[in-house]
Amino acid sequence: MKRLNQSQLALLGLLSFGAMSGYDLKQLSDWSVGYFWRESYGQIYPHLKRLEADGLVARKTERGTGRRDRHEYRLTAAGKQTLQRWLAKPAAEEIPRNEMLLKVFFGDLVAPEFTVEHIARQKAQSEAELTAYAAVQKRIEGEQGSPRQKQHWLMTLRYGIHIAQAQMNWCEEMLKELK
Amino acid sequence: MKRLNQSQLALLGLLSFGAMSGYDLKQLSDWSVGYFWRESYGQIYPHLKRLEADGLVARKTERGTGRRDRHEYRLTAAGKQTLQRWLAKPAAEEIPRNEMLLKVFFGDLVAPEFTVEHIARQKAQSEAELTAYAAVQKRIEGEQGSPRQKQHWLMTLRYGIHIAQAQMNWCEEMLKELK
DNA sequence: CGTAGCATGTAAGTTGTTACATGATTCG
DNA sequence: CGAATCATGTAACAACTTACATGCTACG
Repeated sequence: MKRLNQSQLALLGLLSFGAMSGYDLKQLSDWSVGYFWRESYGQIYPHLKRLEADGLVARKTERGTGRRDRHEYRLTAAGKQTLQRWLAKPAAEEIPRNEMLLKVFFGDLVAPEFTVEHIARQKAQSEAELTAYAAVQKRIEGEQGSPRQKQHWLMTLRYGIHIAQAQMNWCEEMLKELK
Repeated sequence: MKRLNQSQLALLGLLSFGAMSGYDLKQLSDWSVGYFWRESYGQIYPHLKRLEADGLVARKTERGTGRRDRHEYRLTAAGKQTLQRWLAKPAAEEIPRNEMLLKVFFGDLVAPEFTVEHIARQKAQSEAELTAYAAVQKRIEGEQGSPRQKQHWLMTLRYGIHIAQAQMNWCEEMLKELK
């Protein structure tokens, strides 16, 4: 039984909200943690198999009514324990790669308009994110779940908002400087 | 001749500052773009070989005075063109994974102290980054290079500062809320 | 009748990290 | 004399993306 990776632990976390299929996990993760954590089907399905083999999740197959069979997974006691142990450990520091910044960094090799474009595009993206976050907030409030659970969801959302706003401020500053 | 990846283009970019060895590239990238772009030797050396085979960089070997041979690479005209074409293209949107946020997101499954710890650790990290950025700024000012080049370097540095400050603000807000 | 949604999965390819291997010189 | 710095490289592994394959149902 090899050590689990972050992806697998993230799936355990999502399953803590209730039994779900691989498909459901993708849908849920896309809107709930999609702005700081992405999973693809190419990862989800193999991971679920692996987690089941390790006894961390249990599968229940529903014969499809005409359509394809649906495999619903729920967290086992062992799975929950593994998850909680992971949650208690400090997160590793990671340096995300930023292609846009790299292009600004080397921007003196091309005409200034290109740098302006990169920054303007970033600004539009951050703006779009802020709009999306407002929608997510409404969705969270509508969702069922304990107040404490919602509080944690909203905390991560606030993080996204802080970052997006900082990006916008930076973009505006830089665009002014470049003019 | 397959398409180059971002890592290889980043190396071309760094070589635009002058001829360098693989070792030099690592040192330079660590302090200059290290806060948003990392390269490891395991990537650098194979990439340089590949770039040379493609005629984008040229190698000059200096017989080592006792020590190991040193391979210095410089950007060719073709390499510079490739780099400039890449700089003109818009950057792809990327969603960096954030383990710390994931742990806050699922934080209702463990005691509140753990969430506090994650956030406190983040705060300390962002603080440390801000200190490091001040040192980088001094280093940039001391470095030789055109004013325009320095301007671009400082722009990316400002980005780092904006983000680190936003992170600190978020941490402080959240710590207050959790008390 | 075409498209979107439900639903699961695999294979190939890409990209990246880490540990290992080697070895001289310089500084404290 | 040991550690740090200069210096290059490979091998094993880990992780992730994308395209492909399949096929039903509901809706417009």
